[in-house]
Amino acid sequence: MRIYNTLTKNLEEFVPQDPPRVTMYACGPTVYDSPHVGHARSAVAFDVIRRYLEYKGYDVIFARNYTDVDDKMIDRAGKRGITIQQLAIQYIREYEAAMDALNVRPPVYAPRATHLIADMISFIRDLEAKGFAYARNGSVYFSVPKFEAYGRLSKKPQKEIADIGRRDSEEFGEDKGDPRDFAIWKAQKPGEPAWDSPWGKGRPGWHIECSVMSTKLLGETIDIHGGGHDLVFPHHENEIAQSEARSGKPFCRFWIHNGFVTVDKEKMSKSLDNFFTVDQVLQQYEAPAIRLFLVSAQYRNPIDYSRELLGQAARSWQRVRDAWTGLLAALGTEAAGARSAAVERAALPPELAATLDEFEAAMDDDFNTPRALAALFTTIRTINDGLTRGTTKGFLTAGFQVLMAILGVLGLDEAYMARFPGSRTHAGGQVESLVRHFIDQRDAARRAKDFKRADEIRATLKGMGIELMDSKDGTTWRLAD
RNA sequence: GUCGGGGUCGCUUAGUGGCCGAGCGUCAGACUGCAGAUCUGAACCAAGUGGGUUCAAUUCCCACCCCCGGCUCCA
Repeated sequence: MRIYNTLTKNLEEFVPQDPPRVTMYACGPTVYDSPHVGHARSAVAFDVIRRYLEYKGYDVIFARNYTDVDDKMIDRAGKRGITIQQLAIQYIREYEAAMDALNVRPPVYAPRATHLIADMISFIRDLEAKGFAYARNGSVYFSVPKFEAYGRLSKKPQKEIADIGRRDSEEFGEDKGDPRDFAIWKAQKPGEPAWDSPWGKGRPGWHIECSVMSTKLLGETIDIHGGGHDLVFPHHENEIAQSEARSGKPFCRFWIHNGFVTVDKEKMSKSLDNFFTVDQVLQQYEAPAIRLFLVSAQYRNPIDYSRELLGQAARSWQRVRDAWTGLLAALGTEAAGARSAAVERAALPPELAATLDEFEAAMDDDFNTPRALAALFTTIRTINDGLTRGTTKGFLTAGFQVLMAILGVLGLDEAYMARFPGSRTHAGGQVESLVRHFIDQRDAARRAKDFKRADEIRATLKGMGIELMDSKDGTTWRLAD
């Protein structure tokens, strides 16, 4: 399996430092507003990566943080007259609801910055003790000149970093020993929330939280650290500096950054006011369609949000769902057996083994989900072809297992797909028998060539959200979207 | 400016030194009373521009053009 590592700008063979354990950290949101599609993209990207690593047999310890103290939090809470804690709770709930809707599995650890202030303070003291940090007027700064490797991740020339630092100097400039230095602890300003510390009342800088949480929860050297591409500099650069200065060990082995969601080719962001919240999108499209949309581009590439593309994804989702429900109907009671049995690769029919191989090859290639989707659709066509021709149960069982293996990695597991109306081919005894009654009536009409009446029945049921589909083997129905 | 990512059928997206795969859309056939789903086939005859290497380039090299993004708010 090869992964593109931002640190080396190369595809590298992925080998965890302590197999089968994989430690993985992703930078989560600052919880001052509702999650938008950009957040969803990042979350889904790392969810798929995590699922695939687990599919490959790794034991993934995954952490994703919430930034619940920073300038925007303080600003927003102040405007609304609530505390940052109240603000955080509201938006953490929204974020978690959005993640659940998209079937993004909860991380093993979901730390909040403000819950680890004590750890941050001791982390900063370690940096001070080692001479990498210095205090001025109640704030503490990281001394970039002391850390040789600074700029390695973002490949930024030191001069440029210094220029950037100088521009920022109106806030800390007088105190900073070098323009490149950055705050790891900020002295309290009037009205701001603050914690006691050896340097007086204050709050942590943004970058320190991820270093501390990652180190504390996952260890001094982790396997994978991820986040949006916009975090490379300065956030991740600073994380590396702090962490490695303190531990003397590599902070992270593989850096993975996801591309942005764009709207009309421009980055979706709050400042451009061109964003759509996850809730807004969920009102228009079923969540699995959104998931498929989000994996329709490779995670590093930009993906353009448009009605057209969401519409295409919605059609893809229908195709996936119909293949699944069709398979379940054909397998009947044998579906349970197919579900519980492990995939026996050697026993798979060659064409299905080939699609599974192709799926894995695609995912092994830096999580190439578009290529993986091609394998998924090939699998679906193979299954449908079998269904059309009336193949053996053994073939269908194998098809079911391969399909579920692929869908599981993409985050469309059965329990999730079953949440959506179109997936239901039955709805409890009474409804089932009621619909069956109308189908029988219609069949009688059809046999009598009374197609007018047959179509009326179908239209009436459709109006009630029940869709009939005729086939050689009789009429089936489902709840319409 | 600098660092990075791109320009492949109508749209989206893969792979590849020789015939470019998939999804959506379109058209036609099969199955249907019709519709839907499904299968089969097809069309559109797909590679930013200009050079170079090569028997052969979309794929390698060079130049140029254009697009997008980062550059301490940001997934």
